[in-house]
Amino acid sequence: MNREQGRDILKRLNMKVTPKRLEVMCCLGSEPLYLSADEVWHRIKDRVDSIGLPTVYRILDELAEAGVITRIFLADRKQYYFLCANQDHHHHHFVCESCRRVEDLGQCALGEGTLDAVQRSGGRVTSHILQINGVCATCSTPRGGAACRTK
Amino acid sequence: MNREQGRDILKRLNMKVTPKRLEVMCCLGSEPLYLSADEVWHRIKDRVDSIGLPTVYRILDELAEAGVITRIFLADRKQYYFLCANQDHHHHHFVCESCRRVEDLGQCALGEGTLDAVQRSGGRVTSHILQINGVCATCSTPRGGAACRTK
DNA sequence: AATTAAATGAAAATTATTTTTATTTATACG
DNA sequence: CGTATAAATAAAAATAATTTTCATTTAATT
Ligand SMILES: [Mn+2]
Ligand SMILES: [Mn+2]
Ligand SMILES: [Zn+2]
Ligand SMILES: [Zn+2]
Repeated sequence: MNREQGRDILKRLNMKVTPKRLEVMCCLGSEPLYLSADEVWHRIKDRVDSIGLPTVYRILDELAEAGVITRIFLADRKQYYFLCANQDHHHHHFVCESCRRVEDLGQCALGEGTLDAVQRSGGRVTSHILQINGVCATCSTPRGGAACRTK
Repeated sequence: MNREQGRDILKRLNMKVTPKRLEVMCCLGSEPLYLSADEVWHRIKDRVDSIGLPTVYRILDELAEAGVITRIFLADRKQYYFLCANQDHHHHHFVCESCRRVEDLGQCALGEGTLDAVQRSGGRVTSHILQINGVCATCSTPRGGAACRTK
């Protein structure tokens, strides 16, 4: 994710193109890892000309609300965010509990008739959450050697 | 969910059968609604012989960890819990954004080859989250009249 | 360049959640 | 049944994530 792409996304959402927003997006989009608001803040607060933590919170929330970034759900009662490079089609993610890596699941992994079933019963579906947790190939391999941090 | 059922569940999990745990389980299991720790606390603190909020947090966490109760994910950065009457087979839920009602989705609504795909690529799957959000039939119906609170 | 709604900073406040430590209790066992 | 003991709980205090407020700045428009 570069500034151009970030700029395009913000334009599309009718949000002002600000250096802070671009910085947050580039930070999250630079690696396939999920981060907390605090972590994003630490990584960018010295660049730009400093940025406040509340601003990071606001930006992350806006972008998540707009669907540009994905909320990652863990049991630790903290919110994590991930900016997927693939903004084209709707899909979900595999999250490595060991190294924080997030990987695409090809298509939306929802079973065929699931949403239809709800709607047929009279309900209206507005969104859905789907997240596969586990340990990624690299972290699973005993002699991985690769760039998989042990957290 | 009555005390007998709660007792059986705790026994199965090798957890001590305490009045507080039974109270929390009966509270959550009395309605198909999700609640926060604080809400559970308010509903039961006068019964039993009072109960501390940290105890409610601990119990909810234990039961969620054990898979007896389900964490409900909302964007409001708070943890919600739901105790499903159907403890038999693995499945997921539809959550009404309007009245907090939680409904069963028949089977696990994950697409067929989803977990296989991850494993075939070398990763290991440990768990998955699947939640459908929307507005339930009752809340969707203009002249519902029924017992669907407007939140 | 002027205008203005939106974005941001800084400090303070809030609130959900956790930790600590002393006390109580469920359960196993003689 | 008493007793022993590990586990559970209370109460108070602490923590840490997140939000609010309000004054100031800035991106976009004219
Ligand atoms: Mn993706
Ligand atoms: Mn259920
Ligand atoms: Zn990994
Ligand atoms: Zn409803």
